[in-house]
Amino acid sequence: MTHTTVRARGIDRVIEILDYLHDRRTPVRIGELARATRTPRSTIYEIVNRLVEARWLELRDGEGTVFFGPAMHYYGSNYLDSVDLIRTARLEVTRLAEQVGETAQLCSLDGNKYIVMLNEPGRRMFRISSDIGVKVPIPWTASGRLLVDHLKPDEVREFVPPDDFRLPDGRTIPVDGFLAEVAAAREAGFARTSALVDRFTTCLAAPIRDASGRCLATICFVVPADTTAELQAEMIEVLKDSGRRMSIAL
Amino acid sequence: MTHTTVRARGIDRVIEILDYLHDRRTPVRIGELARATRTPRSTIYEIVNRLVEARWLELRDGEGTVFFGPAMHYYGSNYLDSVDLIRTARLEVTRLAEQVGETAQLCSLDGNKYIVMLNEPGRRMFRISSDIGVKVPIPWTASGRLLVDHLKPDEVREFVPPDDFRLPDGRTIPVDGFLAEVAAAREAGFARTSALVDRFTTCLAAPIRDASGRCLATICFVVPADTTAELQAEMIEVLKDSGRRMSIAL
DNA sequence: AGGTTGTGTCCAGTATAACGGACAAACATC
DNA sequence: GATGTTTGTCCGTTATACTGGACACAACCT
Repeated sequence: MTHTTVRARGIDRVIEILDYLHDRRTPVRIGELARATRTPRSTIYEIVNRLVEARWLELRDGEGTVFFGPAMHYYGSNYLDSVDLIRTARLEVTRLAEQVGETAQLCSLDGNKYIVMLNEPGRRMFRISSDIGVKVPIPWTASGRLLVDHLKPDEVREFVPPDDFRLPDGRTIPVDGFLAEVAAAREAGFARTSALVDRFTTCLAAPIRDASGRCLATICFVVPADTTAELQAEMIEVLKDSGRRMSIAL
Repeated sequence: MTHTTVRARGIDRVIEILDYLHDRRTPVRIGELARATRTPRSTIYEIVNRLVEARWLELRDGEGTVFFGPAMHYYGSNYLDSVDLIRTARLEVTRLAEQVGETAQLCSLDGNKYIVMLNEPGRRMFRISSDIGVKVPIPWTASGRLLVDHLKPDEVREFVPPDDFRLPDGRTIPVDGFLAEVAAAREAGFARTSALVDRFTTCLAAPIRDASGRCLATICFVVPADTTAELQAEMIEVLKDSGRRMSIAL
């Protein structure tokens, strides 16, 4: 008789576990981890204990739940320090948030999703900021319009999952409209979106391009939707300038 | 016949691999990884490919070497966001580096070693800063004197490995002298060390304590050794104040 | 040219990691 | 206080992840 359950590799379990924690973004009970990843309880305890020992995970809330441990922070810092673009972008993003007083970010693609790599909150009382490493549909973002501007229209249609054109509130972005915005953003050297994922925010983004002109990442500001046109125009110039300098620096 | 080689678990291999990359702090060739972790080449390729797929690792330098990938950064950010003390310390460290213009850090223990958790460079032309997550002997640091001040002298002797009292340049810190400095730091509410790991820098540190008075972490400044006594005194007050506020905030 | 060293892939065998199921103890819920 | 749920640990079994060795190819050196 063949078993319906597959005997999974430890590595795959670990990857699944950390991925699930990243999704939940909050400490999780071990039992729940087992259920969510469909791991036998005996196995989960074995693995989690090993990961806690290595400080990849940490027991929380009086030992009831687990979440990421300090080792992840150390490894993550090593990653940030090892990528030239990110190292310089870190200084830029800090400088922009500082000078302009609004939330500044470095954004990029992870597969066919948009992702925030760096986020530096501005000086506002009620800060607007995003979670790092959370995948978001490309059409929901200003940066997304720049990040696919090396693709031909048909390639974009193929690249972006159809469901991703549906916004959180149920509205759907027409694909043709999106393609037009991509072309316009490429032409203008920046992108702007307003009230897309929520009703209150506007995103302004400028590209960072490699030698071949491909958009590797974007720098952007996240500002309240009621920001005056003049201020937005100034910010766009600041972003374009910063993006251009980082593009030259390769 | 019993084999001398042990068949290792995938998980343990992965932990070893990332730990090695963290030690080297630079992209590493796969062959070297295999040698350093004593992993069979067929196994290393299998594992590394899986980790690259999960974006835990990334191929670098035209595919010749591997290093940490973006997933580590995402997980690390989740960790930072999940720890109250670190979240508030991040704002403090940024504020201090900003206001005073010198490199500010949050430091803590990892087992019986000192470790830098957060590092925010100051405004100097030649920046003094440390690598995050690198283990350093406790006696080499100002913060170390505060981080063990809940231990009795005998406990400190037992806790700190004897070799750790030897400095990089060969000098040895007398254990009795160290114990006296620990007591003095506890009394004074701050610690200062000068020209310990190198000849040019002075470290100033203040404790962050939990409700029971135990030092959980320290905030500190790293400054040139020739900084005037007056300036140092001012900085110490700033640090003590900041540490006190974070202690109250639990 | 030949020799040495490193890289990446493939395959068959077996040591063992992952599994299922059972257990007591700790918590909830009614 | 009776009943259900969750937690953490233990153990014998077996599917397979890890292994060693072989292979072709590239990049070096003498």
